[in-house]
Amino acid sequence: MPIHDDQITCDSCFIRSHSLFRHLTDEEFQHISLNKITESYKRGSIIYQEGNRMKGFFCVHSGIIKIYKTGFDGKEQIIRFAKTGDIIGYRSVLNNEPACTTSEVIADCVVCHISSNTLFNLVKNNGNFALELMQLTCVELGEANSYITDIAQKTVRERLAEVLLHLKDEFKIDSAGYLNILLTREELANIVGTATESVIRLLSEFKQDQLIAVNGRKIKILDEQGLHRISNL
Amino acid sequence: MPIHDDQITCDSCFIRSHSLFRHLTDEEFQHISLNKITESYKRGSIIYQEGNRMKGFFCVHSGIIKIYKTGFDGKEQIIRFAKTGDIIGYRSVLNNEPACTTSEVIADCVVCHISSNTLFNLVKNNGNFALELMQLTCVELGEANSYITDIAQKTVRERLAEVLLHLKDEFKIDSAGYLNILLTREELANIVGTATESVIRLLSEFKQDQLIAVNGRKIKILDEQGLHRISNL
DNA sequence: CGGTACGTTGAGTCATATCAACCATAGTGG
DNA sequence: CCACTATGGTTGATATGACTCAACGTACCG
Repeated sequence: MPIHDDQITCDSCFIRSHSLFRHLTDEEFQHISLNKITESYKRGSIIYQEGNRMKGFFCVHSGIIKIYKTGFDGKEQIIRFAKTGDIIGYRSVLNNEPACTTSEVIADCVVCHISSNTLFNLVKNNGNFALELMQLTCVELGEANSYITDIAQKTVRERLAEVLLHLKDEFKIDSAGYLNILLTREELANIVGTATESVIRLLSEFKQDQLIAVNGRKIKILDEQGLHRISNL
Repeated sequence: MPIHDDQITCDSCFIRSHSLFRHLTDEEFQHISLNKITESYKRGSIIYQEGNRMKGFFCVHSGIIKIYKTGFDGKEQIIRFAKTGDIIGYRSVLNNEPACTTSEVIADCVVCHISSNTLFNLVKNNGNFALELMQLTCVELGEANSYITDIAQKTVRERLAEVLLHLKDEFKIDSAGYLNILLTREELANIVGTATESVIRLLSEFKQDQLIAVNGRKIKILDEQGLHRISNL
């Protein structure tokens, strides 16, 4: 399924200087550089699936990935997205558990696979790396907790407004003002935790109220303040 | 507010041999032993509050603590509980952020306060401790993700059944078969993410269907299978 | 004894899910 | 090139789960 693509070298990868990886020693860096496997995936590909045994984690070089859990009746709940510089799958590796989420590509991507052993060694031997990774996890945990509160207490309308603002924060907008992420109505529903039809109706309302503009899957936020007010952030 | 109570020594504390702390070297252990501060709190006390700057984290020696976030309209959403052996507040310490949850005692407790510096040093210098703490965080994150999916997709009825089963798992039952945790109807509602009245009505239904028995705040699970079926786990 | 917090029940309302039909688009294979 | 099918989007009608509001009971506490 993945297309191997070894042109990407760690030396030139700008992610090196960002995030976790900036704490690596030269040796550690060389080790990753030599042992990582670069893969390309097309939209729709599954990188790993609920229940899979993970042999390592992935660092996203480019593209967008949705990470979701499958609920009781098969409905997917999108937990988060991963984009350039993010890492995915590390949770299951660290806990020696089968993956409890599925990662599916929504914008063609290139990822690097780094083995479990490498991860364990880094955590154990590089305190700064461990701290940084822990902080990352803690941020995710904080966000998850906030989202629990939101889903439990806010209306679908409020949550949709909030999600749109989040998407803008996370993916920014292009020159025409559209969000740099394309989602089906169903995917939007699976973030918000509602039915597709509800998303459609609410988007129409937002459009009528001049809060957003919609062009197919492209969404432009016209009135950020207004959405803020609706979302009760 | 807290009552200082220095009779509790780390040497005799059985938590030492469990969880994270089993990885400490003698030195590290001595350092904690000498610098920790033991405090007692009564039911209703707040250990720390949303927005507080944390000077360290807490290890729960005994008692039960509810950890919640306050939603837009002031309604609390209970995120998790902490009991003997659990640690709380470490997330905010590691991220150098103000606390984003409140910790309130629901069964009188004794906790030990351990300073931020101690925590940072342990993470940086003791790889096994770091790994163990990270695993703990990852478990919490996995649970949070599951709960997001549940709240987003399940009915209140399903969630209440699930919560009752979780409480049994986490706190076990006493000799008479009652859950070892007492919660008000409102608190139950704040876990499930619903209104107090809804919890009351559903508990009555469960009682009528012989799934549970209720005696004031004491709840006994009569038909675990039945609740399982309802919860769609 | 009044006060406060908690529990319970009933009635009415509303947001949202569900069901159903229909349209648009694009890709597929004969 | 044309059915053919699949996928996604939209709209309307209807059903209902759950919230809200309101009243009242109960118990404990100083």
